[in-house]
Amino acid sequence: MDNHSSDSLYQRIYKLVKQIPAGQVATYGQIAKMVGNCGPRQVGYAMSHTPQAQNIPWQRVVNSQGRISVRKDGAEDPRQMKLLKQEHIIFSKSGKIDLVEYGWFGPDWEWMQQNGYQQALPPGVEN
DNA sequence: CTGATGACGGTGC
DNA sequence: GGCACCGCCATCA
Repeated sequence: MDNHSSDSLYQRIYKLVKQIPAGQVATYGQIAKMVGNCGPRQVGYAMSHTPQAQNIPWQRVVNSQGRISVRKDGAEDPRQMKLLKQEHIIFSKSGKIDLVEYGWFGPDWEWMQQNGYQQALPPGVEN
């Protein structure tokens, strides 16, 4: 344990994203804070490079508005919403996920501490 | 080394 | 609610 210092930033991001349970979502900014305040863009970059072999639930990371972020070509990946709906996540008419209802605020906080992550709540969620 | 890029976020209008 | 900027920072050419 505690080998996070030998993990690359992306490996730390992947390890964390794998902790998000089905039916819940985290934001890029939230993940960024958890791994130690790296830029949210790095999280997005990491998600665009997810190794298939590691089976990372990349679909559970959305932007701060609770929306699926568009790719560089200006379009969403249609697989993302499909996968999230399969996990019983409901989208509003305008295509947004309610972060207060579905946002992940780290029920497994002990695990995060042991692995060197910091706490971070989804936008709009208070203690 | 330097500059460009990007699955972001916050602010301001 | 939407849109335009600007700051961000690891990677990459």
